[in-house]
Amino acid sequence: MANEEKLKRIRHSMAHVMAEAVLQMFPDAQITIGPSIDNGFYYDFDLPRTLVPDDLEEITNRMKSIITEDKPFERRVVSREEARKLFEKQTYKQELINAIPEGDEVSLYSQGGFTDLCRGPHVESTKELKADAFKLLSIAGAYWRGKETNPMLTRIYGTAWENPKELRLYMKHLEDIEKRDHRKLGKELDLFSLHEEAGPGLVYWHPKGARIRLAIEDFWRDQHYKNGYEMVFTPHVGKSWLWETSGHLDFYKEGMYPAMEMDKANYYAKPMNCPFHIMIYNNTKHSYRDLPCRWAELGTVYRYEKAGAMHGLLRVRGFTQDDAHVFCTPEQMGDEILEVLRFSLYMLRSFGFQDISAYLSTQPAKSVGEKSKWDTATEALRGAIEAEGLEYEVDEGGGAFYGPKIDLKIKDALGRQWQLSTVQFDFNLPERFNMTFVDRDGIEKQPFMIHRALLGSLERFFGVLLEHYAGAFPAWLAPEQVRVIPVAESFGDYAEKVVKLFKDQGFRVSGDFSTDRLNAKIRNAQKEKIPFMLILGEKEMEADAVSVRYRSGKQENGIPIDVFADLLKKQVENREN
RNA sequence: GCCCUUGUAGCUCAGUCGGUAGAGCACCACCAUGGUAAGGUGGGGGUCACCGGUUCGAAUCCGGUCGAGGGCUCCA
Repeated sequence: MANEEKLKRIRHSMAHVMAEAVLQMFPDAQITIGPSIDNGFYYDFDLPRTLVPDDLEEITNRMKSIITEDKPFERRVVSREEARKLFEKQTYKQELINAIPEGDEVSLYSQGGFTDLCRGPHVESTKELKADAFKLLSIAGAYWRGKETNPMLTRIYGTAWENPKELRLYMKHLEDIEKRDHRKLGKELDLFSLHEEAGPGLVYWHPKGARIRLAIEDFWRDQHYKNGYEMVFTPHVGKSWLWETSGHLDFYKEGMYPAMEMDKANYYAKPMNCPFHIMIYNNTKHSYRDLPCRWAELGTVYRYEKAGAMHGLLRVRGFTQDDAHVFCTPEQMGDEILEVLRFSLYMLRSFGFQDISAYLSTQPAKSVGEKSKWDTATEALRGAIEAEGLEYEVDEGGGAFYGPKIDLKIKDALGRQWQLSTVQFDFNLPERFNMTFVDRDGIEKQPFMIHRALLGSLERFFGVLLEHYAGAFPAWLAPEQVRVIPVAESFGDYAEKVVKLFKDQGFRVSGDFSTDRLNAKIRNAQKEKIPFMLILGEKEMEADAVSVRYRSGKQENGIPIDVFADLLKKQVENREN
């Protein structure tokens, strides 16, 4: 923890040094804020001209010379008036000074010729900063205070560490992230593509990507039936009546694809599945005896994402949610939540994610639904998290206007967090669609509605998985599980026989009967990250055996065919990672 | 939507001072081919994202549009 604090000081101080360097270059620059962030720092400036990447080099050099000057960081408390006077020409600083709550101290930090309005803390002196343990990374635009209507500032991002070794490790980590980029791997492994000319943000799943997706879907459906869900299918478009009733046209229109007109009516591509599931629910009158209804659908939805927001598979305009809605009585609600949470955890763990944490978001200021409902629902969510022994944080007031929620976040192989599952109450739609069930006492009551996605969306989940496994999917997911490689043409028949044998047992297998040399065949299979290569020649043919080369490069020779088939079968069935 | 960067063959990229395009891989053909990460030879393939301007001449310079990448913002 002490170390964390020290790094924070280093980074924050580094931001000040950078501001000094930038002011040396642009004496008229307006300075704004420059905090420490994960792994580094940034500073936002209003500059007379935009920066180009070459400028980073000059800023870096100036920073290095400031650091080597060994200037102390000095803290000074001043009155508001003094501060205003000192930052006379700094309009953003004026705004910041005015925003400091009455009664709080106004403090300044100076190093050498540079003084900044700052809460601190900082390192003692620039000599604690290492000239060879920081690096400026990028230039980006950022709105003043993050508001779109405010002026665009120039932000410089940097990373800073205690020593050059840590910097090197971090730069290596950035390289790893780049290597695992799902967009890159998707291209290399021929899994999916996006086509600007056919519509940005819309995903094309290639045969190999589709195989992986289907393996995920098959498992998903299987588990849902085992856990008491039913599958439904609903349309992709709905008339404006549906979206008016749901409220989407009032509150979510900017997020929807525009209307298609037909027969004097407006149809909209669905941004969510919920109204459709409600249509099914409302098709008949429900007794409390029918509840809970647990209805799941891999429902493809379309949402308008701003052009700059799209990112590979992680942020798209058309995607398939692994959606489900649970409609239940108030008495059932607690158990249902617990079951949904357990199910989510089971699913995530099945994909090799062990490090899972929860976020509970509670009632915001503006919301619909009775307070008592919010309270019982929120407590049910909290109870479920605690029953499962999950680490969790509470985001007070962070829930949607229509209900509290739990989000689950996982850590991937590189330690990055991704939000996947979400379990959300909805007090809005049951009201708007006038949903009811007849209770024991013969009175019509409103059911609880729980909305949940376990994987989030298949596209996004697939992107996360791809980066998590770096493209080397475990056997149960791999698009091709086994590649059969005869060492020469004369063993083609035996190889064909082995391929057929595995294919008949339901494995995803192919044979390499090309005229490539053995070396090339192995290289190709290796690059495709196929978990098992079966190498066949005379020795194997005579013994009715295979030699198995694993993805790791290890090899075991002369394994009887059925022994290997059993091993493969077990790995797939157990979904071994 | 905004700021910065960027767009050359299916992929990865080179192309200097403006003189109408190149490599490797992939693909196709032929030859070779018995053991663990690329066998050899040859061939096809590009309106240099698009539109306009400057120029005798533009992949190259200028303006615009679209897309992509890095951020910001948004994500009831």
